[in-house]
Amino acid sequence: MPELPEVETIRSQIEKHLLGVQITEVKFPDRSSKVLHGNLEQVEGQKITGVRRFGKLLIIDLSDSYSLAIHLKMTGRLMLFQRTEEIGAHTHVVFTLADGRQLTFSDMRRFGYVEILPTVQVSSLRFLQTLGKEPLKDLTLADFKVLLKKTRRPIKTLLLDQRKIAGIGNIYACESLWMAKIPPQVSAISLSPEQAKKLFIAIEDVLKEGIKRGGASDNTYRNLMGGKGKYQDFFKVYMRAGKPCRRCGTLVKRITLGGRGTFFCPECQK
DNA sequence: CCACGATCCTGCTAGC
DNA sequence: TGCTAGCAGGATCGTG
Repeated sequence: MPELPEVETIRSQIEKHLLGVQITEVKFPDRSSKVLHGNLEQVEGQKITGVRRFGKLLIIDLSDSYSLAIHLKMTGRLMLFQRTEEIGAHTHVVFTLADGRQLTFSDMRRFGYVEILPTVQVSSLRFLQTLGKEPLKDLTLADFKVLLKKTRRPIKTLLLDQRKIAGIGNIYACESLWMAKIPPQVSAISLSPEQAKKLFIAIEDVLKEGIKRGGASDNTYRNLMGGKGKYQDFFKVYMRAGKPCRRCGTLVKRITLGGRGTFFCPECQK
């Protein structure tokens, strides 16, 4: 599932490979798809002038004061092909570029979306209106401590709440809690100042490492060039239920927390 | 404010 | 072997 490091990987690849490129044609095989929002035909003739990321949301800015807002959710993929590709079963949008390359958006589960809107309206998107501050950007340790103090919810549930903190998903929540040796189910308010600091640093370290490895491709994630990330090779607990903890050897447990699969070491994290 | 459940969707898997 | 029911999950929305 694409989280901050995965979306950032795609963002930087778009910046490297697609700035200044003109979109000559757009096709959407399934016009009625709920994946599409706005009149996407408007992209035709426009150039890609910039690419931004807010949490897990990608914004591609275009030359005619329009922008594309793209959320990959669970199984969304944004991929660039060197030449015309056969349209896959789950491809919802195909952008043909002036140099013959193709940029495609596909999403098996159709949870993701592609929306076109005037650039000035980007900041009014509901997702951005309610999005919390972002680690590695504007979220400070002091901010983080304030968030923890305000709720009795399980710490892991708080980490996943995009309205509180931007960009963390299931993988990086589980991994950072393991790194900081904090049980996922303890209430946020119960963390000591030392634990808060450890967790804040762990979140930053885990996200940085994820970006460095090009994200995690435990199952469906692919980067802009169709390649896999490498961070799954470094998972300490995520998707490792029944396997030994890499720190103490105790078997990793899987529980459900807030309806989400949650992995942790019952020995290290208590 | 928060918890919980439903919603969207389809590939995969466990179970028969 | 082959079928099917149930599960997973990011974000939103409704209900309590």
